[in-house]
Amino acid sequence: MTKADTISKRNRILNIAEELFAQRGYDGVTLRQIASGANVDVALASYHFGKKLDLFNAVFERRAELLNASRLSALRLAQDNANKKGPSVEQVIEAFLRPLEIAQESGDEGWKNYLALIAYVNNSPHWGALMMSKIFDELVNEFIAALRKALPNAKHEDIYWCYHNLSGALTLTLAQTGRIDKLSKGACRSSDFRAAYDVMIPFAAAGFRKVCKARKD
Amino acid sequence: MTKADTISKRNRILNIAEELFAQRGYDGVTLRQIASGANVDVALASYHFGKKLDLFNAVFERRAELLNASRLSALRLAQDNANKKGPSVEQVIEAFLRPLEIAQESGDEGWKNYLALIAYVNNSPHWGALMMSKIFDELVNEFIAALRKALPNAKHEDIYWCYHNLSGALTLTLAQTGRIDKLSKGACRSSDFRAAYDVMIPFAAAGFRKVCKARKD
DNA sequence: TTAAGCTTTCAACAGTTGTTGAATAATTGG
DNA sequence: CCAATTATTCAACAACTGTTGAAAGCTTAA
Repeated sequence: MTKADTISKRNRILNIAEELFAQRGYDGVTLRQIASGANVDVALASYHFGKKLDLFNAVFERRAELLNASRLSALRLAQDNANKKGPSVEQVIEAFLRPLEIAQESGDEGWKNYLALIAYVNNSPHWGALMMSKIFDELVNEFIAALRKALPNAKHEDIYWCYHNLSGALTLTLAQTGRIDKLSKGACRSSDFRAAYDVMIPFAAAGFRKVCKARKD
Repeated sequence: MTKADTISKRNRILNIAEELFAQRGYDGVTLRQIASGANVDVALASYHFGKKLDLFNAVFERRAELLNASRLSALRLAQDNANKKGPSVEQVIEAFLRPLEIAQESGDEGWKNYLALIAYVNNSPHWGALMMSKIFDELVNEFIAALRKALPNAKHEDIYWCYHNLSGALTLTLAQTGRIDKLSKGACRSSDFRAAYDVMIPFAAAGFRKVCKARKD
């Protein structure tokens, strides 16, 4: 009996759907490919999840609660350890990013696929923004509030534009396209989230400080 | 005779394919939707471009040369106006981004779609990196060389990680997902490239400086 | 054991997909 | 003008799509 046999067919469908959707996007995957990858009949996906889009939503929401809780508790920890001025920009960004790294280092390949799926959704026009909002807005607003507290002189919209830049850098990292590997001729590896965040945290923090202090008009 | 009639059917196919591929991705668009949008028979796309993937490549390559030339000349201009130390980080990033803004302000809606298509390709795992390399590597290496000259103390891989962050911020901007609009409750608009770059340039420049000076190990 | 309720497979559906070969129309060069 | 090339449409193909109803298998509890 292989390991796959011990996992319920329902979860096998979720796992392979997660992987395929992350690699090829919603329209690039057929239910038959998912069923075949899960070693299961085509109809079983419909039985468990309904329409194809419902399956996609189930995949996207499966790990959301755990991930959000992990990032929120990292933020709370930083806030508890800070003085009344609240955590610094670096500390807030650290709490925003590091949990994603731990998720990868758990050794669960599924997490890696899930993060790539987030990148796919976040970069998708129109419907992507809706789906992202539903799952992540509450958490993101917490972080933005913490950033605003750390940067009291910031113009209202500058906080959002800076967050947008951070979100973009993060999204491209999560997508794991391998482009930076090739460009740097192997000096950087897309799969090395820790190395990415080691640079992204000071990079983004310096950006926030520069933009949100220099421009007070 | 409407305006559409004055444009060759071949170009109408390219235009509508550009728009649809940018909005829904490669697999999210059918040749019949393209043909219908161009008011043309399905077979005509195959006649002019061959397979569906060939059409996609034709779309992706159509504006590449012009765009690359525009960005390269912006870099050359900055280099000509600089002293022998070369242009500053801000000036290099400015040359990297501003041509994309001009492309939008030309009023040609097609450019906007094309930039969103670049975002789609750049964020796509595996095949995206190959396609990006083929079209943009030569130009990107020019910019990275200029950045390295502006940051002589930088560790080799830090330049690439910083560029990765900039590329991610840019990619999410080009994707025009509308997410930042919603998150900021209208304070920021995805369609306003100038506002995005006004923040992105000092943001990224500060990030480059911080990362590529502080860490010399 | 039996009956009930899940789970899984089987078989088939109507519609859509990319692609092609032949037929027709439009354009061009002599 | 005609002939030849190019552009465009028409019709059809085999393969594949998501979805469903019915049948069969399995688990569980009385």
